[in-house]
This record gives sequence, structure tokens and C-alpha cells, in this order.
Amino acid sequence: MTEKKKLIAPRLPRGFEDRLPADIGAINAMTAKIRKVYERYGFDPVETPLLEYTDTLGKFLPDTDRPNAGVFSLMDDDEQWMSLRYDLTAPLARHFAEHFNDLPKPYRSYRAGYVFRNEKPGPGRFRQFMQFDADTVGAAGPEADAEMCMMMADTMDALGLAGKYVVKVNNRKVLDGVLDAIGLGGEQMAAKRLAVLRAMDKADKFPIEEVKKLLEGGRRDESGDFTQGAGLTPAQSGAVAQFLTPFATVDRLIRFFGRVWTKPFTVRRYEELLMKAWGVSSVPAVLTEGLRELEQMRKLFRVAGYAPDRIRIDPSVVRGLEYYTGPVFEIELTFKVQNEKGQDVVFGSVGGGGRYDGLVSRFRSEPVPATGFSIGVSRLANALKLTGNLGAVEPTGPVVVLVMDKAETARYQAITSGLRQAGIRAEMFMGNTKNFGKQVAYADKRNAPAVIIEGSQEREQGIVQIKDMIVGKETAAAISDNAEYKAARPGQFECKGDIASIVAAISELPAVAQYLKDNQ
RNA sequence: GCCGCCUUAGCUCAGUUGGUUAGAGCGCUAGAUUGUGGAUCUAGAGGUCUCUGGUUCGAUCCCAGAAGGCGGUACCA
Repeated sequence: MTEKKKLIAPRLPRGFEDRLPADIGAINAMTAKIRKVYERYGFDPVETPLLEYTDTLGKFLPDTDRPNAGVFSLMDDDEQWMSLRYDLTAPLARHFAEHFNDLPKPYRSYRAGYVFRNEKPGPGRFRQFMQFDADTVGAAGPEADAEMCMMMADTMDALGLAGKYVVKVNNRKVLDGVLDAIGLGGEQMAAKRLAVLRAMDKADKFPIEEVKKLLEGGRRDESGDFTQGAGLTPAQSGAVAQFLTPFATVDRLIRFFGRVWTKPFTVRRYEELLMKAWGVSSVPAVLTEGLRELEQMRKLFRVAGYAPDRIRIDPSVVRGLEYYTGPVFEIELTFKVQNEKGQDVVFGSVGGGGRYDGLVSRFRSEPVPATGFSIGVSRLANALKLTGNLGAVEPTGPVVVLVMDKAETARYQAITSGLRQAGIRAEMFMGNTKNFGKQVAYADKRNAPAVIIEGSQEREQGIVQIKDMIVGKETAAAISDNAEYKAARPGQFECKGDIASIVAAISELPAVAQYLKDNQ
């Protein structure tokens, strides 16, 4: 046996992450807050499995050039393909269609859970992450869409992000109308439309000149990578740019929309503006319809008191490419995000959604309108972690009952049980008990609020020593001499040795009292 | 997917113009201190210098490729 045992390197698959107690606590707190908002809006929970048959998830997907890419799939023993869900919307559509007859319509539901994407991880992007969705199925009007936007805004407020986000709203019908107007309607132009929409989506990321490059020949970024353009003529790209920037820059456009948001605004006026910019005498009907829906939503927001600093129209919002059929929306953080190295990081949206009237219809012969949105819980938590806004706190540890005398473990166990019955986290030390200091160090590492010490001296007197670890740490910091440090026994006090007295004394420690209050 | 940068101890990083035993700080383990977390001091453990191939008498270092990480870009249901 001279050969060394071959060890397996412990390593995490790329794009995945372990979650530690502080993260778990923070995520739980976040999801609890989100849940409260959704329930207040009348939504009920539903849970679907992580795996679905691939065709129920995928057939409808826009990923025509790379079918099945990006999805983790496996074959069942009956040779049917199953996939890990990549969002929570497709499974909801399946659930609704499957239980169509029993569910109330409109059907309002929410659900949280992990979703999986088999693609390259990026800043704040993992291959397993949590989403928290809400959807209304069976409500066709823009008031359902408006409600989604307001709920998104309320959720962000509930998470303590008031003033640090904006919900951007657009309408796919408007975008379709613009594409129509520049002669990109019809089947044979589908690929071009896709490229144009992708380019338009970049308007909040790049200056308009760069977007124009994407609309025409293509663009080379600073790393030297070349992106193929949509191949529009200068006249066409100019018209798109005019839509994106009636007054030459996106910033000014946003101000323009901001103004119409709060002041009287008519669809007619915007149409006139576009006709003038494009030099045409009419706009496509679908564009007008989209504008009307936006106008209705705007009214609802205004009456409900959602100012444009919280919800605003932004013509560059595109979202999923063939999935959405009407209003689309997106939450963006308005503060800068930096990574651990202090570099500014391009952080995309932390949530979004829209109307997807086709998604349920593929399971049924009649049309089923639906609208919903999704918050990227992991992504949002990641952003907040980087900015120090995530309340990630180490959980309060257990009270540790020290083992001073191996022969007395039954007694120590009895104290531990007494604490547990009173609802207090407690454990008897179970490691190497030879060294007292190690036991205290263990309690420190576990973030224990207190340790209980009962050695032979205490036992003779019928008492125990309780050491308040938090007070102890504070008072110890002022002591520099080691002998003095030990003699001081910081944070320590005596208590009668019966279990009721111990429980009473421990319960009074602030950290324990807080724990009891939080866990009633 | 494409482009750029990076990879040396558990962590953060030095270093070797290519040469015998590869370093620091922090952390970890043990002791000083027979029953007290921190501080101090002492000692110790811990490395296939990411991997594979090439050049070379000799590679952690030079070259090529791969993997992983970071960033950008593309995609994003």
C-alpha cells in the first residue's frame, strides 16, 4: 500500500453555486416579502415540478436557429425527452391547460422556484437560479397588464428598493407597427425583423449611432468582436432611429415620454409625430392599437399614483422575441453595480414580463389570453449583495452546553433538552472535550449567543455559569493582558442550577429573546 | 458562440533573465495558559506552481492546445 489513494477533486459544476446560511436567510426573507405583495393582489400559490416533457416546454420557443440549446434534457425510460424547466411560465401554461375545466378564470397564481439554463454563466448569471412569477390567465384587457406593472413596482418597494428601480413598459404591437411601416412585414422578413428588434433592444445600452450600425451593416465592439447587422438600408434604419429617438437621443425621448406621461397626451399626437418624422401620411393599424393600449395603461398608472419615476414607457424595451404579443415590461435597477474587484458591471434587468396570448392557446383550440411577469430572485439578490443592500446576516447560533466532565453527559443533555423544549436552539458540545478553550471557540464560530458551564465546582454549589458570548466579546476587546483576560471571564454570570432557572436566564439574553420573538 | 485578461498553499498575492530545498500575509493545527473566544509569542501542517503536449541537458517560467475563472460581446424563453 505504498500508492497514495487517488482523491476526487471536490468541485462545483460551472455556473452553479452553493448557498450558505446567511444567503439562505436573506433569500427566504426576500421571497417572504414578495409573497406578501402577490397575495395582497389576490394571487394564490401553485407549484409545478422541475422537469417537464420537452415538447410541452419547448416547441413554441423562438429558438429556431438552435433548437433545444440552452436546456438541460434527459431521456425517460419510455424514451420521451424531459427537460429541466428554464422558466416558470411554460409550466404554468401547461398546468392551466391541463386543469382548464377546474380553474377559475381569470386564473391568478404565483410561484417561486429554481429554473435551469444550459448556457454560459456571466456576471450575476448562473445556470441554476430562482425566479418568482405571477401570472393572470384569461384576462385580455390592458388593465391586467397594468396591474402586473404596479405589482412589480410594489414588490420592489417592499424589498426596500424604493427609488432605486424603474419599470419600463412598451408594447410589441407598437414595435410590429414600426417594422411594418418600414416594409419589414410578412413571412419572408421574419429573420430581419428579429435582428431589428434585437438591435432596438440595445438602445439603452449603446448610443444611437451604435444601434444604427447594428441595424445596417454590423458593429465591432471594443474587444474586437464583430456583430452582424440587420442589413437595413440607411432610410429604414433612419426611420427606426426616428422612432427610438424622435428628438435625436434616447435621453430626450425618455424625457418626452415622461412629459406625455403626466400631461395630456393623445395617441393621435404621437402618430402625427411619427408620420412627420417618417414623412408618411398614415401609420399601420397595429401601431395605433398598441399605442391605445399603452395610453390606457398610462391612465391606470396615473390614477393609481404610479409616477414615471417608478413606471414609464420606453420604446426600446423588446423582451422575448416571438413569445410576447402585447405589452411588455422590464424592471431595471437605477444604481451602479460593482463586482468584488470594484469593476463596474453591466447588470441587466432583474425582472420582466408581458402579455403572451399564444402560450396557452397551443394546448387548446380556443384563444387564451395571459399576462405575467417574473422577478429574478437570485439575480436581484446578487446585485444587492454586491451593493451591500442584501441583509445577509449570520443566523443566531445555538446555545452550547459545554461538556466539562464526560461522566456527566446525561446531565448536560438534560439541560440541552430543557432549552429546546422552551423553544431555544441548543446543543451539547460533541467534539473533543479535553480542551475547554476549544469548546468556547466552537461556540464562537457557531455564533452562539451563550454557553453554559457546569464543572465540578458549580455542581457542588448547585449553580451553573452562563457566559453571554456577545457581551463577552465586547468586554474582552478592551483587555490586552492575557492573564487579566482570563481572570475577567467576560460576559459571565452565575445562575441557579435547576433547569427552569437556566431556561429563564437564557431567555432573557437579548439575542435569545429576539430569536424567540422571531420564531414564535 | 466570439474577443480580451487571468490561473503559484484553504484565501489574497510575491517570485524564478529557464537551474538543486518555491515564498509572504492572513487562515488552519498544536503549545505557552491543568477551566475561558480576543491579543501576544513559539512551533507545525499544508503545493503535481490548473491540465496535456512541445522546445530544452533541465520547464512553475518559453511555445501550442485544453479546462476553469473574470470581463466584454452575442443569445436570453
